[in-house]
Amino acid sequence: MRIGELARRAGVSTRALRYYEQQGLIEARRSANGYREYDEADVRLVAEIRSLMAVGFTLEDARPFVECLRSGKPSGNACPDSVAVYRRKLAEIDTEVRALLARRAEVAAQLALACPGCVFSRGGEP
Amino acid sequence: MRIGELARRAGVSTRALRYYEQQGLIEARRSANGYREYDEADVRLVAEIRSLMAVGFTLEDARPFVECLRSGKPSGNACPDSVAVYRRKLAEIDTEVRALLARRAEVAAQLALACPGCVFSRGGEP
DNA sequence: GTAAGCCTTGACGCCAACGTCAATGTCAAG
DNA sequence: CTTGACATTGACGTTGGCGTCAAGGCTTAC
Repeated sequence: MRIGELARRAGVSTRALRYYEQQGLIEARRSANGYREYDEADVRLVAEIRSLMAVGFTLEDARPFVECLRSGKPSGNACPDSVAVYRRKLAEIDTEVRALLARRAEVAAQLALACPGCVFSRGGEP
Repeated sequence: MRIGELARRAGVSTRALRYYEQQGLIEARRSANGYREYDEADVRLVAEIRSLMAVGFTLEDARPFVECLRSGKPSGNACPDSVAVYRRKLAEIDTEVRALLARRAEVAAQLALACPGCVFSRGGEP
């Protein structure tokens, strides 16, 4: 299939696909006229990328999963590098959550100072 | 005082101060040679901006606080617009935390699939 | 032949908050 | 006079993941 069909089937833009190729995540053989040609495996590759991005992974984070799939494994999860990324991401998320909760507490404290009663009420001024 | 001293006292770069001015957050009178001249009130303004940014506020978020201070209030918190920003920010943070926790759960689930036992162990492979 | 719909590469735009040069001006000390 | 530390404006670079033209080539249908 050509890039337009892959884009439709994977739910991404053609621009995104060319970008993934430029980043070395996917590659395409070329037909005689220079058009990119993809197969079913590429649909799965792109699906993997998108599902990882949906949970906050960057393209770099997705790279080991893609390489895992391309190495013939049935799942992008089935390689040590992928597992390592999962673990690192979990740690990153935990760090972010902690930072966010700390900020939340500070903001709530400031709001309580600025507007006593605001924090537990729904309305505007006390 | 001139921009270098304000920068040192507020713990920011001169570039940041010029940027804040460009964004309309702070202003400076000019001495005869064109240099920016600041006073003590500006130190407090910049401190307010930095403390807000430290908890994840954007410069736009900080604007009402700065205007509040410039209107003569002793605290940037003491204006309705500031309180509104606090409340909006709290809601934003809550949304972010929920999203992060949802992602965390998905990543943990994938990790559990890819590497049973990994989630509760500290080591690498099971 | 020509319109429609696909494809190609290249390159600028976007967002935030500055960092970092560049080229130049100002001012006090030696 | 010169050095050095300050200041000025202007403008490009950074980060990620594309969006959005631009200018053109290929293919099929009419």
